[in-house]
Amino acid sequence: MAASARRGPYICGVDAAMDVVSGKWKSLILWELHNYGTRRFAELRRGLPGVSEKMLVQHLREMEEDGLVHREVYPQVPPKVEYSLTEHGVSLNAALAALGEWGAERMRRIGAEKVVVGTVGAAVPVRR
Amino acid sequence: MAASARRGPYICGVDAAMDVVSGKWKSLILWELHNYGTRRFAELRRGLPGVSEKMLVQHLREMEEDGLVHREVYPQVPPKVEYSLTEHGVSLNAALAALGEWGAERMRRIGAEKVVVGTVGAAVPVRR
DNA sequence: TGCCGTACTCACCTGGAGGTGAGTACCCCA
DNA sequence: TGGGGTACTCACCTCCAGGTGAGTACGGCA
Repeated sequence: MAASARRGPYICGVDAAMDVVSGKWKSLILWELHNYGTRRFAELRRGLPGVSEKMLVQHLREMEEDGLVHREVYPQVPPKVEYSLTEHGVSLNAALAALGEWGAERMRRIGAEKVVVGTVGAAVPVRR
Repeated sequence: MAASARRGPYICGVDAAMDVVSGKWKSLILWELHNYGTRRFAELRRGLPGVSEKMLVQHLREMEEDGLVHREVYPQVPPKVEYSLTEHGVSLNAALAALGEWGAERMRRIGAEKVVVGTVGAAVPVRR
């Protein structure tokens, strides 16, 4: 798994940061947690249309290992687990903001369509 | 190839930017071109220890398509091709700077070793 | 009585990112 | 005379990120 191959020797800071963010859904998880503060597993799954449960678990575990997210388990039935950003997760998000700006401008340049999900916009019509 | 699957619908700006930077060597190519201004193909290959020629060509082509790098061919023998950053490449690099800072601090936190290459330091003593 | 929801784990499979090694056309230098 | 350097292309291969679908223990609800 990525967790074992990671923490390898990095070439520069960008390299080290990319290692932590690389993963199809990680930046989206970061956004989601940033926007809502705290989210339960099923809420994240619904907020990220297309993600498989396996990948969501895997990415969340890796991000927890990396100290980006905090995992709070409530010992009750049915199970309840809440995820939130740690201090490092918040600062990473801040560092990603500049990249997000650049990406948004690129989308404007190339005229890429933006898929509407329940992340920022609240309305969630699309589900596949 | 990535070039065909790209420009897909993006979920947010970070997503769009990551699409352009994702690729094992792209951020390093960006750094290399940023630090040296202009580099020939073989110089890049030597500056990025471990990169395969195929991947270097492929990534450079994709980055050219994305408007990040400029490719200047001198019609002479032996062939000479010079790569440099475009305006968009420069601004992307600036956006990556914050991420680089974060990554550098993460490396300090986890005590990751940093492989020394002639990339960041301006002074370029080491080359393998 | 049986289906839904919660938060997972496990086994299996596929596609594509990335690596390897050879080939090319030409010139320079020892 | 031939070996190395230039900037590639092409065919082939490996490996793993990520997807699919099933299973689990338990409670609530119709």
